[in-house]
Amino acid sequence: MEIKEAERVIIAKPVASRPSCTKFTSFSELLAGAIDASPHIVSSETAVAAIRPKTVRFKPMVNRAQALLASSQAEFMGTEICSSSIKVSRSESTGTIIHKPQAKLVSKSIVSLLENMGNFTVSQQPTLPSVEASYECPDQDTCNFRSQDISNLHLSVPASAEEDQRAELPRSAAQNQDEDTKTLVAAANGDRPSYDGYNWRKYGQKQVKGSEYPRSYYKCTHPNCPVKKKVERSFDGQIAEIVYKGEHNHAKPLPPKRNSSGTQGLGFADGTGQDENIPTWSSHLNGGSEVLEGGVENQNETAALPSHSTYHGKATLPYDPAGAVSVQAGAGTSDYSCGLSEECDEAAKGFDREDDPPRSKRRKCESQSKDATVAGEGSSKVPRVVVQNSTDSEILGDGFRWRKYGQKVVKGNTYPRSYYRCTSVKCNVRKYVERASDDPKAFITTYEGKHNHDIPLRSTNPAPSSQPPSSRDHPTQ
DNA sequence: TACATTTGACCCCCC
DNA sequence: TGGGGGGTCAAATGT
Repeated sequence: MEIKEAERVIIAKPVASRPSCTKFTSFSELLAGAIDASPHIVSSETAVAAIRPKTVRFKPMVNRAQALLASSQAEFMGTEICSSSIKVSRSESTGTIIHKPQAKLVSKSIVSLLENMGNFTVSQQPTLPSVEASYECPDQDTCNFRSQDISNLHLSVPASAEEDQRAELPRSAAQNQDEDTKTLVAAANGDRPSYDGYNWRKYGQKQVKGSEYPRSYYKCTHPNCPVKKKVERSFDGQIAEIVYKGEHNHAKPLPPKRNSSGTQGLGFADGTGQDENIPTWSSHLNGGSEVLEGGVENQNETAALPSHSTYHGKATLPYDPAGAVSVQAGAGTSDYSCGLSEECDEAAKGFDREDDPPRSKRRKCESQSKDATVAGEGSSKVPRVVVQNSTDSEILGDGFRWRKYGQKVVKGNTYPRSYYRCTSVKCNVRKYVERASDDPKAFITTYEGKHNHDIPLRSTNPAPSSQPPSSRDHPTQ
């Protein structure tokens, strides 16, 4: 296997090269302590990782689960992990690469996320930043999404959060492994349910102009279901976008029986958990009425998405670290703001814990968000969310500061679209927010460009007035 | 063998 | 009207 692996590496088509893991060292360093247990990789190996074939699959579910765990861990760990995971795989000689159960360190939250997501995939996306670890998830979107989220987490989550994670990792990992494993397995079974609860098949991938990363196209695997989604992510995690098209004409697939209890983190992965969760979200997000169609691809999205109608929902997850967070949190929560904010911190912590206390926390978030009336954001901190409901607001919760510079009624839309510009100097990022025609409660945020700066410190952030509506802010996402 | 992913090519829409 | 770009198809490939 090793040889094989090696060959692959060599032979594999050069996937987009990613920045070496080293790029993320800072994060890894943070986690280094935790990771130490895992083998360190040699630079060469790291390089290999970058080259690794895109598709990596695990046959044995268990391994997979473990792998996922490991990978998840890896993601969190950033570079180090990449290598470590790889290394491990090699050491194992089993071939399957990437994922060796090193997972000890994975936090529940992560696991949950994974579960929800169905999997991780990093492998395919060469571009993923920090997280590049090598995962593969059936549902790339999800995975990617997740990874992104995760990466975002890295980036955005406050140190405290990270610390918390670290602290918890060991414990949670151990505790959860079983559970995790089960869940993961469950998730793995069947089609690859994504965290949104539906099964998707990737039918295309394309490099989009202006984007470093490829856009992936997915179709709902349910027969006759017209729903499609496209996923875009940015390596640095700054911009991620998922656009849903169409409406599911079927119920969410029943998940393979999954746990109900603890793991549910997001639970989306399988019907069960998911259903529970989702509805909740949707309910609050959407007013409670329906299940989100978009599901959770990102919770954000989900939230935002009007589940019903053809929405062509577009959920954008722009660099929302928060989004990431929220997603991970599983609650759909928070926006990235969380990352910055205390709440976020909590959310972040929550990650780890969230899963544990998953729902409760989630619900909490949800409730908050609900209160806020916003959808989508889960976690936390809500005020922003509220703001988001109104497109007019200048402040929104994606953590960046935005200035509204225009509003226009776009053809075909009932509601006006508001245009925002990042207030940071030299930052050309813009975004526009509009209400979903079919669901005024849902907002669709579209980002344009990447931020060339970090998210303003929380202190800054929140001024409600300055925050932009983030995707999360909008229910749409 | 079945199924999923990858990826080049083609089609269509919009500027 | 042509070109560019996005979206989809489908063969090849991999698991």
